[in-house]
Order: sequence, then C-alpha cells, then structure tokens
Amino acid sequence: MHSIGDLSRRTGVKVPTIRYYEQMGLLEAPERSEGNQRRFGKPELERLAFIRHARDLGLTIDSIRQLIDLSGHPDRPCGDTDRIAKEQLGAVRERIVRLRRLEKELERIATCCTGETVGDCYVIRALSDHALCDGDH
Amino acid sequence: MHSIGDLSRRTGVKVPTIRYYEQMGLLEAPERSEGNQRRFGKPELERLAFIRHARDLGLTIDSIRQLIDLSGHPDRPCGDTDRIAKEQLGAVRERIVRLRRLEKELERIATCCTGETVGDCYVIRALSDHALCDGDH
DNA sequence: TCTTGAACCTCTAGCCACTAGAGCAACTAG
DNA sequence: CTAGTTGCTCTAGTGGCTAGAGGTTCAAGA
Repeated sequence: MHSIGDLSRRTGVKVPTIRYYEQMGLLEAPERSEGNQRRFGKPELERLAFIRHARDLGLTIDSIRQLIDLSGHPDRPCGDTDRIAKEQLGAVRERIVRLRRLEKELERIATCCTGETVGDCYVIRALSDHALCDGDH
Repeated sequence: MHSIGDLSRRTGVKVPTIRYYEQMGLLEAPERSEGNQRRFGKPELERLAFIRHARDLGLTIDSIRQLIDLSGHPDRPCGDTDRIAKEQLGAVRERIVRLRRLEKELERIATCCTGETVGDCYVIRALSDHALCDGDH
C-alpha cells in the first residue's frame, strides 16, 4: 500500500495532479486509511504509469479516458485504440510541420539583425512587416 | 477609421481577441465613436498585424509586450529584441526535438498493433509498459 | 424618415491541464 | 510525546483565448 506521496515519487506525477486525475475519473477513488488518507495498491500504480505515459505522448485526458474504458473490455475489437493512436500521430506530425516553418522564420529573423539600435532592428521590422517573411504561416 | 469588425477581417484576428489584446495592454485604448464604438486608425492596424505575426511565431503576450515597449525606444541598443527572438528560436527547437521523439514512439505504437481485440492490442500494452519504449521521454 | 438586422458594447464564465495556497488533520521518526 | 512532514479539502489562479447574456448603435433599404 502506497501513500499518495509514495505514488508520486514512483511515477513522477505530482501529488495534486494525482488527485486531479482521480477527480477527472482517470483513477478510481482509492481505499482510505483510518485517518482518511489515500492508500494505493499496485493496480493504481500501474494505471497511473499508463496515464503518465499517455500524457507524455500528448494524449488528452479525454483520449486517455477512452483508452481506459476500452482496456476494461479486452474482448472488443481494438480498432478504436488504433484510431486514437493514429489520430494522435497525425496531430503530432502536423505540429512538427508547423513548428519547422516557425523555426525557419525565427532563424531568419534572429540571425539577420545587424542593426545596432532598436530603430533599425531586423527583428522588429520583420515582425511588423509580414512581407519580409519567406513562407506563409 | 476602421470598426473592430473591419480590423478583424483585415488582420484575421477575431473580434473578442482584439478586445482581449486591448485589455492586456498590447493595444492602446482606441478612439471611440459618439456611440462608444471603437475606431481604429492605420497605426493600430499595423500594431495588430505585428501582434498577430508574433503570436503566430509562438511568442507569449509578455514577450510581445516587451517588444512593443522596445519599439517605442528606437534609440536603444537592440540586444534585447535579439535575445527575445533567440530565446523563442531555442524554445521552438526544443519543442521540435521532443515532438520528433513522440512521433517515433507513436509510430511504433500505432503501426505495430496486429492484435484483433483490445485484450492483445499493442497500443494498450505499450502505454501500460514503458519498458516497451525505445527511447526515453 | 423609419425600420430592421447586423454589428457593437460590457460583463461574466468557461476551456484545458494543471498549480498554488489556506487552514486544518494525520502520520512517523526520534 | 513532540516536532516536522505529509496528507486532507476547498478555492482560486495560470495563459490565451472563446462563448454567451443582455443591451446599444450603426448602416442600408423601403
């Protein structure tokens, strides 16, 4: 049996965040000690690790809730889990594409500043005048 | 003189967002019509385009406020604007690196699912068991 | 000139995924 | 037994908007 702090240390999830996940229905309400403190077993530890991992991968609370629901029905076809993972992959790829465009833009802006004072600073000019941009964003 | 809706159409910034920027001090309180409606001139239009552009590049409201303050003092050295742009570039690059790791991870998870049912679904297993991951994240 | 409907106003509350803090109770090491 | 850490609940704040209520003003057509 782990206290909430123990669970926090083992999973790297902060204590208030664990309580938040419980509130959001990702973790079931755990047993309590006589003094009303949460006591977690191994299944809760594993589920929290699952949640942590999924959050690190960028899944929303809602997606995670869906996955948890699905994992409670091991006999169902797993097309839905696949779909959730693929959607997430698509979203991540799109974010990468957009960030790479930003990177190029910022590179140009940040390295081309040869002015001495704000008055002739390329950063300010580039931000003011979209026409100085290469790509579209 | 532009109405707020006009400004919105010209810059692609939504009407409530323009009011929000005013509230946040990025836009100065504009003139008003007799009936208390906002009336913007060309300088406001340009500043809003500046803000829009900077937001698109991922700068925070706070960074933008700093840049606006700086642009009001054209005689100062522009090291600060440079620093803000470079910091932003660094942040973007870091996000890209992290997202690429996620992409690889999700690729593996989403494409390796050969199971038929949730019970033997790789997605669920991979999320449960961090040890199945290649990299560290 | 009048009317109608779109656009505007302010104000408050909600979104996501936490995070911080107040004020109090329970546990644990010495 | 006591001191200090950890736990509890509850409320409110974060960033960058977005939505809605309830009311006012503007502009185009009749």
